[in-house]
Order: sequence, then C-alpha cells, then structure tokens
Amino acid sequence: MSSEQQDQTTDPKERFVSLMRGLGTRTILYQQNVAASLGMYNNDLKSVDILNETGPITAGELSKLTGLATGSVTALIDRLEKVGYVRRENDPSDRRRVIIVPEYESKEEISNTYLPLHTAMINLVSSYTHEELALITEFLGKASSVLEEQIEHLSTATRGRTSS
Amino acid sequence: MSSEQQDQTTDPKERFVSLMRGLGTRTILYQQNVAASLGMYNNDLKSVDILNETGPITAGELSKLTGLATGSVTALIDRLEKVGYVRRENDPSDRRRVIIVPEYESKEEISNTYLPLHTAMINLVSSYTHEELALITEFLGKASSVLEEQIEHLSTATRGRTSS
DNA sequence: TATCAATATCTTGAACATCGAGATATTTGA
DNA sequence: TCAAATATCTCGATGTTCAAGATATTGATA
Repeated sequence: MSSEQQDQTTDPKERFVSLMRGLGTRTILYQQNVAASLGMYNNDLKSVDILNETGPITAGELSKLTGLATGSVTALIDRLEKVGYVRRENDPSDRRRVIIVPEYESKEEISNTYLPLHTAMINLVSSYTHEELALITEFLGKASSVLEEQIEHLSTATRGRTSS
Repeated sequence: MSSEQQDQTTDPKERFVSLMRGLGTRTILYQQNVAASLGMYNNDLKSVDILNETGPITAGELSKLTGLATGSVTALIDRLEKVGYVRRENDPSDRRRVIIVPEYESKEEISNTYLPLHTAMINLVSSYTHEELALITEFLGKASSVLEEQIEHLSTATRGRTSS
C-alpha cells in the first residue's frame, strides 16, 4: 500500500476525497498497530482515546460512544481499571451511575507510543506558514464536524444490529 | 463528544495536533458505524477498503496489511466471498498463492453507505479556492505518508503479540 | 408516602472471530 | 532429487462481545 491505482484522478475534488479515504484507512490501521504494540484490544484503546478527549463520563455514555453493549463496557472498564488507565467513581447525585475517570496522564505508556507520530506531525506542520497552518487547522475542524454528523446519522439509523 | 476540554490549546501547532487526533478518533468511530450498519465485522470492512485501494492482492499480503493471522484471513475471505465482495483466483505462476480480487464496484451497498460522507466532503471542499484546495490536498498526502511510516515502524517493532 | 415505570450498571451463558500451531501443497535452491 | 522455504488452510482453544435478565436506584403519580 502506497500511492497506487486510480488515486491520481483528474478531478481535484475527487482526488481530495480519495486522499481523505486513504488517510482514514491508514488512521485505522495505525490505531490498530498502537493497540497491538501496547497489548491492548482495539476497543480498549479506542475508549481510552475517547475518555482522553471527553474527560470523565459514565459507563452508559461510553457504551453509546463506542457502540458497545453495556455488558461489554463493564468488562472493558474492568480491564482498563486493572491496568490503571481509568478508575471507577460513584456519582453522589445518582448512586446508580458509575463515572469513569481517565488516568491517562499518569500512564505515560500510551503517550509514549503516540509520541513518534506526534513528533512527526509537529515536524510536518513546521513546514507551513502561519496562514497556511491556520487554513489547514480550520479545515480539520470542519472535517471533524462532518464526520461527527455522519456518525450521528449512522448510529441513529442503525440502532440494534450485529456487528464486530 | 464535540469540542470539549483542553482542545483550545494556545499553541497553534499543538492545537493542530489535537484536532488531528480528534479527526482520527472520529474516523475510527465512523468506520465502525459503517461496518455495523452493513452488518459486517470491522476487520471485514477494513479489508474491503484496503482491497479497494490496492486492487487484487494475495491472502498473505492482506494478512500483513491487516495484521491478522493467516488463519483469520482465510475465514475472513470466506465471509467476504460468500457475500460477493471479493472472489478467489489462482495465481497461475505460483499455485500456492490465492489472489483476492475485489468486486467492490459491483456491490453498490458499500459505496451507498459511504455516499453521504462523500457528498458532505465534496460539499466542504467546494467552499475552498483552487489554491486552498491544492494546499489541503498536498497536506493530506503528506499526512498519509507520515501515518504510513508510523505504521511501518510499529508493525516491525511489534511482530508477534496479542491484540484485538 | 407507597408504588410503578424508567434508568444505570452488572451478571450470566452462548456465539463467534481470532489466534497459534500443525497440515498440505507448491516452489526454490543446492 | 531433496530439503528448506513459502503460501494457504484446518482445527482446537481462548476470550471479547452480545443479548437478556438481575439488581439497585431514581422519578413521577396518585
């Protein structure tokens, strides 16, 4: 896998979309490799990443965000808690709820694994001017929003089927 | 999940990297939702995407690209072949090998599921000038390369552990 | 205040992708 | 010609994941 096949479409927009897809595929493969190299399951790492972005959330919310069944999330939290990546905390205002608090920063193992990518990205970014960087950053934000909408669409449309 | 927490870092570069990560997380969640809505396993869809980009490859190559054991790939191909997403073909020059030929285009089910995202992306892109689009496109290519290098690093460094 | 429905998490058993190792077939090099 | 290397497949074991039910708690209604 590199730059093969029909990648060099003539239409600039289609070429862009094609690159976007390629980036997506590589992102997924990358995350999978990170998980493997940490000896974690994909969903476990995915959850850690989500928690790192959202901060503490309840088990139910994590279930919705990951698309996993609640029973799976229970087991998942057990695993993460055992390794020290998160801890359970009781919600004083609602004793049914369990809040999952990420201990992400305390565990440098994960950030160390991400570090080479981080460095490479900073490196890449340094080759751009402030204006260019601003444009790209703005674009990334919009692309994220688009993806988020699409996820919302799909997850509401699918509700309850078998998957991975 | 939206725009929470420490996302608005002051340093533009760090802010960029943060957005990049967010995009990654959403990409993974999106792909997972697509798989679920198609009633497929994540790895199966991942493989279809890879095959769509690479064109026909051998079972062994797919095994390397996905990081799955060869036995898993055999079962995976069985599933994809049964649904008609790929077909097996013998390599006349090496009769041990099995070439997996994607029937991607013939099966519109998948492209239809990707269509809304495709449209939204085209839409997003249309708001940029040619010069801007060229810049972003160039950036995407470079980012893809960076990811590919990182994948290569990790996969060579990990060789043989337990994962998902 | 007592009760019932709704909500949140956990428990349990079954299902099934994945792994690892071995089996089979084929190719390559000595 | 023969052994080592390579490519895919087979098979049993493992373990996440699911679905449904169990338990605990909350909120609303009468």
